[in-house]
Amino acid sequence: MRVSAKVDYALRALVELAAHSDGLMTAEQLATAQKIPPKFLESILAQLRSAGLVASQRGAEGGYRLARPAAEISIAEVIRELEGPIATVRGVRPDELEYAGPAAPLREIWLELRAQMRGVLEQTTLADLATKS
Amino acid sequence: MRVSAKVDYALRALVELAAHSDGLMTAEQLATAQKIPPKFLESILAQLRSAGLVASQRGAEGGYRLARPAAEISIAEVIRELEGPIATVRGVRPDELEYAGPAAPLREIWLELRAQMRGVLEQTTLADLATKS
DNA sequence: CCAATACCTAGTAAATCGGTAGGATATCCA
DNA sequence: TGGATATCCTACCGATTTACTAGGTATTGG
Repeated sequence: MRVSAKVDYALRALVELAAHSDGLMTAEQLATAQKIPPKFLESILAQLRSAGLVASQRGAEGGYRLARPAAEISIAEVIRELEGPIATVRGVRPDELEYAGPAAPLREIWLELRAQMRGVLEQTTLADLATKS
Repeated sequence: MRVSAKVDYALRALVELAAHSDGLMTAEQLATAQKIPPKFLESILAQLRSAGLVASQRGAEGGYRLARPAAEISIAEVIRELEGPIATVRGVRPDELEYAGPAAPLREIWLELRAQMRGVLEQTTLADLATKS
């Protein structure tokens, strides 16, 4: 039930990019703006790039920008790219769970939990976050 | 965003106890009924006991039972006793988060996520689970 | 050409996860 | 009173994950 540092850092960097949607930002700018360990952020940006969420420009005057409009990137998508499924029990997805005897209704609870989490994470986009501030 | 094996096993054992509310059940009975590694379950039951969720009887004819009515034990309470807060970001509780600049609205998202999770986990009790099956 | 920047490979200390082993202690029943 | 049956307690353990760090290579703009 914890959001990892990786996901938190990724979202902070992405929102920063969304708010700065005109030009590019360097990894170092993002790191200092959000107080994220620079080398760690670099590795996160690499994952976001290979996931197609961020585009990069190399060399001097280089940097990062969102690969798609901020309104089309949800928090849920970011989490899925970095960590897989939104909600799992012992690493297995709720719909794949099997319980014996009286524990059977537990499955429905995890399904409902996931649905509620999705309600929040799927609906909110980077644009929502960037304009709210 | 994962429910640990510990929490899953604990809930399964507790629901089993709730469904079997007349007498005692031994750790081994619970383990075989729910296919939980016996020694691991033993250590989980110890934590549930010190949390006051389960009561135990030692010796022959011993075993475990719920320490309180099943209707008064929520899933949220079980999780909190075993793992602490329902939802954290980098290990810190959502209300204690501080974000810089455009990332500020992220805090509200985590608060909302926690609220939705609580909606599910706080409302459902062991009795709800035990009678639903 | 050079400075700035992204990219890539590798490694690493610490914590957490998911257990296991083995014995000490209490209780019931015959 | 003596097993047998349980819980209880201490300790340990390998594998994985988490949160980083180091150091070099490739690319680009000026």
